[in-house]
Amino acid sequence: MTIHLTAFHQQADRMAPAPLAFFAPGEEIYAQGERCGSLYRVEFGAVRVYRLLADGRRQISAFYLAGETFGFEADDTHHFFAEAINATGIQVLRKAHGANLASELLPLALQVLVRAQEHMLVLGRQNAVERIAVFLTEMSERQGGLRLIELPMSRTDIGDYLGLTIETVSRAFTKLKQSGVIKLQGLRNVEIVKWQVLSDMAS
Amino acid sequence: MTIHLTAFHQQADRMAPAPLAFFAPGEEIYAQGERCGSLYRVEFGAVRVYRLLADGRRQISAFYLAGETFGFEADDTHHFFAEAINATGIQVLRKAHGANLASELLPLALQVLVRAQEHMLVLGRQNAVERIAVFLTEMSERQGGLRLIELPMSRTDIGDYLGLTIETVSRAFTKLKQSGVIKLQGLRNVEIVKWQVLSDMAS
DNA sequence: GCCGAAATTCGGTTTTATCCTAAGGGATAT
DNA sequence: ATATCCCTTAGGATAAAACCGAATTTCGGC
Repeated sequence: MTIHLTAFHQQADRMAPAPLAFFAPGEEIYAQGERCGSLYRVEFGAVRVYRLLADGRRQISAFYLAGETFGFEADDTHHFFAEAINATGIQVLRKAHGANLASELLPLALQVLVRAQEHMLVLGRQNAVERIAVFLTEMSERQGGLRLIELPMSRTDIGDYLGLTIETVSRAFTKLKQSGVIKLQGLRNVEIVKWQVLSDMAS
Repeated sequence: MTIHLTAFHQQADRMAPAPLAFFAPGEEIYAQGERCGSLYRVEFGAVRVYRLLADGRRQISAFYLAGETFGFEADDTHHFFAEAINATGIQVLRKAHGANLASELLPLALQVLVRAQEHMLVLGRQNAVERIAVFLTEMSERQGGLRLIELPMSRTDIGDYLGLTIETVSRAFTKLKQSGVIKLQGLRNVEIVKWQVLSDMAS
């Protein structure tokens, strides 16, 4: 199968074209220790990239939504696991060795880098409610700044992203709900009622 | 002052050469919000890159030692602060727009990225002693895997890097000392006595 | 070698999030 | 429609780190 890429999402369009790959909920995209030679662009669905400690503690380093690219590594080995959160379509971009390839990859990598560095402040220095506030703000911005946001991931995933337990995540949601900052319509749909308050909480 | 770059540290040697800049202890290299157009390579000394919350809470995203390059940003604005920890010499690499420039920068940026992502696991999921163990292991590896390592930064800096208070850092050091895993010769010199134990603690 | 300021360590208390258990809701399959 | 399972919420006890105050050590300057 050959797909002709024409400034698709204006991202990484010089990479070797590849078929769209489908992943079921929870399905592994790659594992830590595997050799890597590709990047991955989410077409639809959502992905979690994470690392594990020997005893099972998990830290999700990032979620990736439609249009976003992941899979950057410093050497030829994956240092993380990647899984589809729900039914997900992914464009696999095999690495070629073109001259100006890096110049297209660098901006994408730098965006991931800055986001990672900013997330360190959250993990290292913010309390539970602040972390949830940051998370909801982030998700909203990445979904176009809407007041109504959809969370593709479970509370456990959110906890493992924010360095919290599921109970603490749940309690923080409850607090935000009770103070009228957000409303929940089902578990996965959040309405941000008081944007400014939420934004201030995130500092 | 002109310095001729000849594959110096085999890093970023195609960038526009620039004079070596000296910074006093605590001196600011750049600030959040400033425009950026350069990268920085540490020649000697050490640098902390950090972010602040409104109330002063600080998270150091990384330390940079001799030979390492920092200052990567996703756009034309600095999102972090950078300061010299002690007397530091820095090569300022003005950004040029050469064709194969990005291909030399990308590996450096990716190394910073992977390190940042790995640090998230520490901040999100590891306890105080584990964090110190990780930190000492890291510092040792970055100084060539020696048993005797030098810490250029204060306990406060270490705390702000590991998401701990200075008291907790101090107590963790005390525990490692009492269990015979490390020895301290002064505040800034650590001897790793039981490498394997320390390494296991870091998980 | 001594002195003084600053940094670090120490002790005790408080706070916060975790841990553990159990009850409640939602989605899916029957 | 209903039963079942899994995820989520809730409640209370526990533990870990933060907070506060004070003693001690370290290190640069004299």
